[in-house]
Amino acid sequence: MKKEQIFDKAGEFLKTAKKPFLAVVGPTASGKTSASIKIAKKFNCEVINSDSRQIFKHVDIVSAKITPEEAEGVPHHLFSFVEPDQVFTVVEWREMAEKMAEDILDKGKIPMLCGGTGLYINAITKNFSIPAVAPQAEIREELEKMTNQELWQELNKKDPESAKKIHENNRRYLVRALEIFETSKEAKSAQEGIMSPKFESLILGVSVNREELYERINKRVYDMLENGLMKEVKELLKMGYKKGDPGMISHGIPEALDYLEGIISKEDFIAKMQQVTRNFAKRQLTWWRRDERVIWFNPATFEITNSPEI
RNA sequence: GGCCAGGUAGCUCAGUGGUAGAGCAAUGGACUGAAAAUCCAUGUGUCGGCAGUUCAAUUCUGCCCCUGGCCA
Repeated sequence: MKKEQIFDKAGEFLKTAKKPFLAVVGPTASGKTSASIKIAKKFNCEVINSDSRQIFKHVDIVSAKITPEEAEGVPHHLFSFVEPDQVFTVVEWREMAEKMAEDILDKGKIPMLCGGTGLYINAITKNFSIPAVAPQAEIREELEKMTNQELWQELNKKDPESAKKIHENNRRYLVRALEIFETSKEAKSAQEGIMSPKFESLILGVSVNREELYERINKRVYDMLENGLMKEVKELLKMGYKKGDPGMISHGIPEALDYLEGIISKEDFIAKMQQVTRNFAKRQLTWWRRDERVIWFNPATFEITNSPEI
């Protein structure tokens, strides 16, 4: 008997879902993009970017953005619209993505999220209620002066429930929780929750073989170099963007900058870029593995695999 | 060939007369306005080989092998 295919599953879902959208998830370099195009063409979808790096202008090669040829005419949205030195957050992304999804549905087409940022996808599919406190540079700057221990103790005084969940060394999480409390005078934990989703989503996960994935990542770095990665990084510098800017932390850029400054050799730069990308792919696998909503499929055969790894 | 410095976890290296550790990697995990971010957990490996000294050697001694440097 022929194994069930992801297309059957998606078709069935789309027949009954109210305000449906599809999401294609999986680790970087897993073949998400090409799989998404095949599915998009089959179900008349338009793609909404859910990758936190591909939103940036001028960061094309390093962030592995889809090219017009690869898109094969499928419309793509929310790419390349943020300046690389601008801070852009989940909340803003979700607002735009929801609006875009509505527009696509209005046209009688199906919205499809594609991109590797798990937080973004969960924010929309689970419809998180996110504490309404925007990031505040001044507060963060003040908090940054404190030691890990001081931060944790401060949080434990004000929002013990959050403190319990955040490790003392995780300064970033501690700072955010404190920022929320300072601004809203209410605990972070008290303001979080899940609302009823605005859309019905079907999450499709690209299954991978770990060894092959790592090889693909290693190879993709060389491809990027051939396609002008260094030129792109130099252009970004010429435009005035700096190390540490939000758009400048895409894997490969910090390493390329170190190489350009002579801090590391070219070999080390390449090896390091491959490594951070592999580390990231592993974190992505961890993120999605536990999510029971995901329907995993083999991107070569489109058969359902029931597992993130083949 | 001679002299010197080394050979310890996948890699780079620390260390001790009572059979070993750190960083990185790797693996697992967390994740609600920075998320390609941030953070947590997990370290048995003939301590190059053989022999000797010793109650005890990875640690001391001798020989051998290998690597690097200098001298011929």
